[in-house]
Amino acid sequence: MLSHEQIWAAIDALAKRHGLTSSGLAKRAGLDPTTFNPSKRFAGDGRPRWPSTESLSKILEATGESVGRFVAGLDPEERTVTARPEAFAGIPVAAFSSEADADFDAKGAPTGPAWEPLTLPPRKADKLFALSVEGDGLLPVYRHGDVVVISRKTPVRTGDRVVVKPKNSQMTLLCLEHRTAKAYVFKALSGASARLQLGHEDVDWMGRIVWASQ
Amino acid sequence: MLSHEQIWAAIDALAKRHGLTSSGLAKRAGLDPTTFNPSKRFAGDGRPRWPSTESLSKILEATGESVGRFVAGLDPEERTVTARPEAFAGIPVAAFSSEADADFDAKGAPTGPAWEPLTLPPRKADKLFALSVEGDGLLPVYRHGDVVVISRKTPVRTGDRVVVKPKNSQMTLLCLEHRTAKAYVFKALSGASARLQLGHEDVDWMGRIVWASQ
DNA sequence: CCGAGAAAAGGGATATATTCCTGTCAGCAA
DNA sequence: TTGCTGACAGGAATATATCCCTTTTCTCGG
Repeated sequence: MLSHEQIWAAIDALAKRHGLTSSGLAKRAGLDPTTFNPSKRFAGDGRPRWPSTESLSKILEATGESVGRFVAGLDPEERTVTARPEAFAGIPVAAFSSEADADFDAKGAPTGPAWEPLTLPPRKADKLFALSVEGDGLLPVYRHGDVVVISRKTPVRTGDRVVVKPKNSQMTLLCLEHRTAKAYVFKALSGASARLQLGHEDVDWMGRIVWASQ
Repeated sequence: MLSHEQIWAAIDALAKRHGLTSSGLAKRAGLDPTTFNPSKRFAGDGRPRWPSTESLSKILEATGESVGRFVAGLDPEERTVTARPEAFAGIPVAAFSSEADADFDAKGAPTGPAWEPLTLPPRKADKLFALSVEGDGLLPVYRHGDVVVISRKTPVRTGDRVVVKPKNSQMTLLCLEHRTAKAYVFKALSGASARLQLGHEDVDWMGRIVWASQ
């Protein structure tokens, strides 16, 4: 289901995520700045007007966003999750829709035409290590006993959970909020509002948390 | 990113899932049967033609499909898993606590007595599958794009994060707060205070989230 | 083989999203 | 103030997706 209201809200949300207005978004995509004007969302007689698929394609291209991310903003209630039953070795996978639950047979095994094999990208040799969390200091994200797997080769991007080793103190688990030319800004996993700022030269090393047992 | 080829493939796939041809799909949606004709997918001069979002809305409405299901097959590249959990067996693991710091050598490799090989519980006979989280409804625990691996054989205990399939609604990701003789009590991953209570007989099945990409 | 029905090609007409234009208004800086 | 910029409204022109119609092709029963 895709409503007129939803699609315009998704466009606004996309623009906002990239610090743009709807007209700025249109311009960046090579469209006329008035394409997404509020005044163009309903015809004179009140009938809804729909953006073209080609325009959608262009704004996704211009912002580098995926379709999945775009539609994720459509219906927060729907909370779409895509199910991909995979075994650890690379297995059948299927998408899951909100109205037709992914098919499982009587034994609970994935079944039906929706499933297809999942292919995982080849994994380069990486120096992985793991830390087991002790105590409840990282709730609600990590519980006592959780194991987090850390890669020091994977590039760290904004929003990633990381292990940071500052030069003068011990390892901590944080979330990278953003980075500036000279410093990193971290926030606590707990969601507390406090921020930690560290200059690039004050960070001994940093690794990205790629998996976590639950 | 949304390509011309992808969107037409998604329409064909949608029709096929419902046992229809592209013209049958158009008719069912109240559109002209020729709307999705292969001959209408490119203009006479070879330029691509895009279906309108209004038509997309109508075929989703007619088939009862969600946007998420529709776009699920579009972009397999989108959700890339960085590692396979099975690859984690044997990597060095150390306790992460406030008191002790684990040692690394000059090259950044784990060293010292604090580390030992990670052992994973055997899962040979287990039915594992995964869900790819879309949207920000599960923050701060899971981000958009995170992949959670679910086991339906691992015993579920209080405090575990689980996938619940109620008899009359769709799968949801929750945290099991506690269980009584007749019911389960869940709380949302988001940390909201609301609780969801489900009788044992109202739960179709439940699986435990054992790993999650981050 | 023949006919019925559906799918699909092809072309003209229509509907509508976008573009292009002008103008208003708000915010901001000199 | 003045000038500049961007957001936005509104209208006309253009571009294009859909609709409507006809014809052809294909499949399936008889």
